[in-house]
Amino acid sequence: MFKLSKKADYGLIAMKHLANHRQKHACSASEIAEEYGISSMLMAKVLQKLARQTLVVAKHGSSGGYQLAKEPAKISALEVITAIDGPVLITSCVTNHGNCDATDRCSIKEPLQRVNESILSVLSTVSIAQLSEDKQEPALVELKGIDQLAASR
Amino acid sequence: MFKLSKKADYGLIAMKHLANHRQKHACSASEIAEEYGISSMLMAKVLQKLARQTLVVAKHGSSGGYQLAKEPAKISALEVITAIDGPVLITSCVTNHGNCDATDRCSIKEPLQRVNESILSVLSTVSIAQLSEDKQEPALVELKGIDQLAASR
DNA sequence: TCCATCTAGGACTAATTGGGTCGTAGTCTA
DNA sequence: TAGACTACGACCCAATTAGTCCTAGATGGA
Repeated sequence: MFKLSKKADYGLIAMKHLANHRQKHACSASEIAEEYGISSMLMAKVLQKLARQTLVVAKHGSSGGYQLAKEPAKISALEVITAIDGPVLITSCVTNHGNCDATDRCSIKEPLQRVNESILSVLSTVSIAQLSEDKQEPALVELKGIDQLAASR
Repeated sequence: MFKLSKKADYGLIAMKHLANHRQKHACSASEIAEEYGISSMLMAKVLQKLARQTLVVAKHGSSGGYQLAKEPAKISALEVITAIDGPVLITSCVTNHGNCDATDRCSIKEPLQRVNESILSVLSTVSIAQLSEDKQEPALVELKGIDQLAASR
């Protein structure tokens, strides 16, 4: 379809949780998992992936856990998603080995990539800090239709 | 992950094809399938779904086929995608029965829905006619980051 | 120093989804 | 009336994803 994987979901939840508990020294995977009713095993896995991409810092040992590596405002949702699910690609063509087998025929790919870029822009403008805010702007982005683009030229 | 299903891809391809052949009376499923190297069975399925959502009109009988039901400029990519894959929902929460089991706890859902809406906007601004154009605008949409939004207020 | 507690990470299994096929019935036109 | 096409549902197979388990390694505190 067209949705986030659950793991990416969990990743965003975890990042938001960490953002809200920055004063604490570290949050363990099981602590976060318990709070949201997720298997701690799975949450640990997600956090490991985030740690490997240096979005969070792992602290070993007893009373260890995870902390944000950067300020919440400097981490975009896109970073979190790509860290867990890999690069975001709308077109299934490009997923595998650079191009689908019908590159020359599949004429739709090129315009779709521009759509893809637009979505990437949306995701990269959303930061973890914004997810943590309670009240937010009703509109995250302002969209200009083609008509308006044409009219403004 | 985060990509279009192949069927949705095929649907867009078919719509674009139909848009480019409006002068012809009708294009059969197998004709389109052959041109892009897709199974005709599958393409027929996709077109049937599009027909059920009245995006295309099916013409029975010999020398039958499909035609666009509206002008290409009046059909958005979003319509095509939802016709085939169902509603576009980023959050896996809402997919099933209105809400995930941890509605109260999963605090991330609400901000994600606004992201979802942004993506819907992007998709709905892209029309089939635009997919058919050979040369296109480099930017489909103009994006405003939060900073700029804040600054302009 | 030793133990409890945590992360690290790979291997593995279960479950879900999606891609694709087939067969049959219905519908139209030449 | 025959041929060609759509309509639709049932079905199967492959691939991806979700989730579990187990062992090893690191750290801080008693």
